[in-house]
Amino acid sequence: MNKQRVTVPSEVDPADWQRYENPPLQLHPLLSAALDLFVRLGYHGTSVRAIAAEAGMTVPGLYYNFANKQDILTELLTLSNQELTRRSHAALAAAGRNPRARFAALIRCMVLHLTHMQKFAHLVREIDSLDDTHRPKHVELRDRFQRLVLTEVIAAQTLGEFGSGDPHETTRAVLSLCNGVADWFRIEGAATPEQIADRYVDFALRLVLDRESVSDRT
Amino acid sequence: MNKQRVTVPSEVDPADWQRYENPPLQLHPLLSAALDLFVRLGYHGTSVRAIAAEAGMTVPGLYYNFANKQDILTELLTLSNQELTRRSHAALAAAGRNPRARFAALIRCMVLHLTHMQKFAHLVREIDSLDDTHRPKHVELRDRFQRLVLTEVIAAQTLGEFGSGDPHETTRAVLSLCNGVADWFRIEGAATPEQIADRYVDFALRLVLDRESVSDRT
DNA sequence: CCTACCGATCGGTAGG
DNA sequence: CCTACCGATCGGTAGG
Repeated sequence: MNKQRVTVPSEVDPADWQRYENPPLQLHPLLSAALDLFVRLGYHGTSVRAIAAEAGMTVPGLYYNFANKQDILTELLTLSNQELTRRSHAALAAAGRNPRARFAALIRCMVLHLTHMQKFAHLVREIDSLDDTHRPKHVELRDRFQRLVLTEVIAAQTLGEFGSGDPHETTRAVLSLCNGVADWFRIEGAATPEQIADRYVDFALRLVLDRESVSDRT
Repeated sequence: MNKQRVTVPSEVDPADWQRYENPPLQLHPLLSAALDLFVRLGYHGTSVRAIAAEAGMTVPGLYYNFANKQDILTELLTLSNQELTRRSHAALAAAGRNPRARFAALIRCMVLHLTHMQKFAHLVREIDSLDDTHRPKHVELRDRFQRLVLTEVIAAQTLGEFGSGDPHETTRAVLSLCNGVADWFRIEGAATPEQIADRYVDFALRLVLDRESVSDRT
């Protein structure tokens, strides 16, 4: 029953959930070309001919590797979500039981993902471009990560660590705040992904923690 | 009978910057159809034939009213930005000189716009779909509102009302937080735009106000 | 001649 | 993997 293969590339040291290679993932030339073009021109704005040309292939060559255009997008979305999910669970495991540490680990995970894998993050918006047979799966994958954050917010609230606002509402606010990073982040900018992650853990905690009502202090 | 109403469509009472009609704007049937389709299918996913059909017109009829497909999108983007800009200036004028009141008025303006004119808010993402001759103008219009918020954050900081973090960074965070509302808001939901605006003014103030560092309170 | 369109079709491109 | 194509549809325009 035991597998003889010890070094499988998909098995990464759980402690490495914060470390990203450059590029973050090894992609088929067609996937790499499609990722660039989808982000720049959108899914519907990108032709299969452009993808094939960018990858130095012909259109039939593209269809030899992928069943259709939708499958190229779903493959990229799946890879991105698998990577975020794997790292998130490693981060939670490393964070232990402290609710605030667990929440901070998830936010850190999310922001590192959004910066190091920025193009994949932009791709999430194209989920709406999928047809009815592919969309539900990837909506579910996206929601699954959001529920991971929601679960930690509720757990921290239950232990009296966070404020008492609607956990769904605060979780939505935290996720919007962080997702925005993908819109302005530039890898060549002054701030490193790690510095931005630290800053956004602080921002996120401001949203979830209890405190004196700001409105009263006018 | 207690007050005489002067109903000029273009001139709105500056005090009415918080009140939205339903629908919020009178649109040409073609613009209304295009707005629905662009939001649902994206700019490149929508054909001029679909727009014309949705408006009960023919394609040449569409081209009689608009030079091309890009002009339809730019017209919608312009209308949305004009509306937000007009209300923002009215809101700032009504807020007076108090820095926190001015900031809160802008956030309130923004969230009311994102909820009452949600479809227009989604359209902003399609700016990237414009060609090189149309895109710069609408990137500039979007940036102009963001600079309006930035200016108020800096002013409040200068007066010692807000925390001392990088104002560009906190402004980006505030804008991301609020823009996220357009992603999940449902007009048929329990919370009204006004209640959500109140909540997000509080959220936004948490991001900009000074306070004891959260990280220390572990 | 104008306007507000129409039926039909233009040159190219979509996914396959 | 290429060359050679398809049914249909793309954004946009012809004459009447």
